[in-house]
Amino acid sequence: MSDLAPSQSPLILFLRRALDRHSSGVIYRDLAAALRQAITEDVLGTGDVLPGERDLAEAIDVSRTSVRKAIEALVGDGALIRRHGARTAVAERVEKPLSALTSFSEDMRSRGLQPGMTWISREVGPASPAEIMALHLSVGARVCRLKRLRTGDGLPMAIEHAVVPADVLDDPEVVTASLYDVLAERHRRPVRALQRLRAAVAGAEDGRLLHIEIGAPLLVAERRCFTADGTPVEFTRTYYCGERYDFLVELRAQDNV
Amino acid sequence: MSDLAPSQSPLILFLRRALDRHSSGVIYRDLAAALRQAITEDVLGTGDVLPGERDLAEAIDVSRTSVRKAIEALVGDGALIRRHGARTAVAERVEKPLSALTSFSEDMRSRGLQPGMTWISREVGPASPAEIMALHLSVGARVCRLKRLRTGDGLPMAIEHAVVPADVLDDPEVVTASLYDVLAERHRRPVRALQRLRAAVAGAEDGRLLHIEIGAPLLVAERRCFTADGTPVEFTRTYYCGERYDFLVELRAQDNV
DNA sequence: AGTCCAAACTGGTTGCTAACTGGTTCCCTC
DNA sequence: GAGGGAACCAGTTAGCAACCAGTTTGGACT
Repeated sequence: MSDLAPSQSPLILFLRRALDRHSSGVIYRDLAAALRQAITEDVLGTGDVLPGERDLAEAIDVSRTSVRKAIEALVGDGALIRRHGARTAVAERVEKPLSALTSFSEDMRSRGLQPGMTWISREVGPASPAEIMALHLSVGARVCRLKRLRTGDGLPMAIEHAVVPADVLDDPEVVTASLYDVLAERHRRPVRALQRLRAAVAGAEDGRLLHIEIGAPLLVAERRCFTADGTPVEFTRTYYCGERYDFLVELRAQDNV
Repeated sequence: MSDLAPSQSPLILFLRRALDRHSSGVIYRDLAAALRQAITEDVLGTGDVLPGERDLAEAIDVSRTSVRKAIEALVGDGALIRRHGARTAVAERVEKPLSALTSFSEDMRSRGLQPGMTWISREVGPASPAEIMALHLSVGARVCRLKRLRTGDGLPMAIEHAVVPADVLDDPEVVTASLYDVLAERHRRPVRALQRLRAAVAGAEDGRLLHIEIGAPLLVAERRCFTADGTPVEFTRTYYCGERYDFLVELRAQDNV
């Protein structure tokens, strides 16, 4: 245990600073926002315990009422967990990483196929207009391009063409297996992706690489991945062999109506 | 707390400047426009709280009546949210997640296209083995089949082949516009769907109906829809024209899976 | 060393007060 | 009809105090 006086604890200091910086005039809203920020910025880690409501109220100089309303908001969206009699704690986030949804290797494994990979090309160069658009780059920015042939149980399944801004990844040789691991190392782990699916027909090069005939159907996925702050970090076009691959999506109705 | 005098707050300064610049002579109309601009230019972020009507009125030197009329206009188109007793806040954008279950008509409208439809065939008959599997039917059960050509702005977009168990829908003539409306009337509204996407090439009939060449790429969606209790109510195969249609999916790192 | 119990926590709830906010009405001027 | 002003109603925020009901903890007892 640290022997800091309660008012000196990192959390208290963080909250006080956050409340001073932007106050909307509605205390419990601001406090809820500050707590949320403390969690996302790891001032409060998952499983950590909050000070008691009374102590917290006194430390940041608001009423217990306000502290409770703020905490209630966070409990409402599952960020905090309250237990009568025990202290309130930050919820354990069993967050399934985005890579589980977008990684080719994990996708293959979940289908019971052994993932494999062959490099087609790796290069750094100036961004094309389409890449500038997709990655929100400025004109003249450079990008890193990774082109791979993806296989499942040894059979060619897809051609993957990944583009990453050069300020995130300047050396394509760094990527040996997983692009996501490299991005995570550099603290650019994507948490959200927008994917556009369309159909196309195989051209000469596609046919040669995927061992299919020219004119065979292809499923094209264009995916843009974003970090938590909304910055695009990856733009990937994947050409799946339409005869060997399909794509599963679950849809849910909205609450209203 | 920030120590800005109320009249010095960024919002107030922004509004005063906007009102000075172009005043049409109709105060509440100008103020509404200024507020709208403040929101679009992020002077007011989503979730932010407005000053009270009285304070705002005093700060920009108009009457509370005018402030209220301006706010009412923004509340009307959903930009602001008012709660009796609590302050007025900028609406959180409830942007519809792309994983929402939508009908073809809604989908087209959200793309800014006018949905249209032509019947190809309507019939009731014994379920095929594939239909029995997909809809969890018993052997010998009957199904209702609806085959439609779907258009967007008059252009053929997709061939839709919907299959519904006959105990849900026994007369295909009942469906005039929306199949979902009919299902909702019968309390069989689907709330969840599993959709499989793959690529294919257009055959002779597809090409004729969609006005595309044979061999052109098609995006094939096989969708199974379920009601709240998990009963399958619809099995639909849709052949989208690959050149005119694409499919957007949003992926997110998910909590507590 | 282990058990047990009570004190000292914790969150949950209620009642009250005061100040503030949007909702409404009525009156007035231009 | 737009604009201003005032008064009043009803709901929310915020703070305070007291008390209830669980959990934790440590010390007394065996």
